Amino acid sequence: MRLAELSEQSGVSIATIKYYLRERLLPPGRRVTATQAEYDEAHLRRLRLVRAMIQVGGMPVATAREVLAHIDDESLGLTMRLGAATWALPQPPEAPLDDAASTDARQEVERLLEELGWDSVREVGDLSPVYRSLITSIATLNGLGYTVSAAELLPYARQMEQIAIHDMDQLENLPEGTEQVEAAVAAQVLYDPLLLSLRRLALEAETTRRYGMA
Amino acid sequence: MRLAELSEQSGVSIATIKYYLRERLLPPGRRVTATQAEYDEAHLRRLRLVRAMIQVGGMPVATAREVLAHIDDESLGLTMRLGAATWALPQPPEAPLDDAASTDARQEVERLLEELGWDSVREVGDLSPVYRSLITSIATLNGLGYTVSAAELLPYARQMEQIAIHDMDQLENLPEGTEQVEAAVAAQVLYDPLLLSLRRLALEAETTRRYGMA
DNA sequence: ATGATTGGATAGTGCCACTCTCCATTGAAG
DNA sequence: CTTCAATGGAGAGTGGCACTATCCAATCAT
Repeated sequence: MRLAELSEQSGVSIATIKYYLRERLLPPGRRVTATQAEYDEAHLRRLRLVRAMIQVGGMPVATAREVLAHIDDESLGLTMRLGAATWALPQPPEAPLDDAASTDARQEVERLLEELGWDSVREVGDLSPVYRSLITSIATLNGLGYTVSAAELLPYARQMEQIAIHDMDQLENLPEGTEQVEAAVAAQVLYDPLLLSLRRLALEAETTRRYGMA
Repeated sequence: MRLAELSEQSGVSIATIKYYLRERLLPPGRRVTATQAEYDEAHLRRLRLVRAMIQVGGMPVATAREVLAHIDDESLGLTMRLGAATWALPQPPEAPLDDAASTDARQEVERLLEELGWDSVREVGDLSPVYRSLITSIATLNGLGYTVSAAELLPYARQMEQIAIHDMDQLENLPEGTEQVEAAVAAQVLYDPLLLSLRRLALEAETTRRYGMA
């Protein structure tokens, strides 16, 4: 497959594909001559994932690159690659974590995790980025005058737990290989906006159920 | 309260506040003299909401302005104001909705809503933006080669339904007034990132629960 | 042989959330 | 009363980012 065909099949412009190659979001094609390269199905699949991460997931290019690097890290087992890829996901800027607001927020999260029995997450030496970004979000909200307590988060966390269990069940049904990791990352990233849309839709349905139509 | 004090209290720079005033995200202060204006608690509260929508919710300024316009629309009842504000929320670009991919996506969503019994959402003449953006997301994913079926979405939707019920219960405990609408919008917008963080964290916990630590 | 196409490099574009600079007015200190 | 820093307002400028347009030499198809 040549660049032009890759572009057609994916619906991504040639210029953009070149940009992704430059940014190492897409591995270079197999060089055939000095001026031509050959691409295959894996490139197409990867390109779709990249588009999805950036366009649907709203992820910055740098983050997408990190996630992909973990997916491709042959030195890790599949489970770890998935974990590492998820590990690299969060987009919020890493905050200091040592000011007063963050300390409060962290205590609140600790309380929440204890309540939930998610002890494994706390026992890791380095705080996972997800953990950190949760703390940052809460600290930010607190700073803006919106207090967020463990008690308020608990019901949300319980629902997310159900979803995580469902996700893992789904994941175990996939064939092994890089494809599995890609699919898992895709599911994590791409379902986020769907989840939020569903939340809004559910709220709409519930509102009219309680108060009737406009 | 002068501009400088508003800036200090909120932690938002004077230049940025001026920008928000210009963009009509913040109502002008009460003019005291030709060159000075007075701001109050409502301004501070509004400013915090704006910051939260933009910074935490990642919302574009134009969208934030629309949402605020609905919050302030005195001609609507509280429930409607909340609905209208939520109505204006989605950020994904409105897609055509009439191509083949969208038709498929729409059918899938119809199927899902029927299954869930969220009939009210479908019965509205104009499709709600949330509904539209859900269809668009699914169509995009389909176009990228990730098929999303009603069956796959169902478990997620059920969890979101629980969250929506919880949200409505919380909402009914708030005192009435513009504050209530603001708080409701804040909850909708600001809890989104928290929800996603919690999802990731839950997945991490579930992964180590099943496969042990790294 | 020759014109079109390819991959690669570089510079430019458009958007957007700010941020800087300037200005006339005005409140406060001496 | 005088002087000087501060205020609110308006327009232009900045920086980041995801592309995109332009070139160019090599090479493929005819």
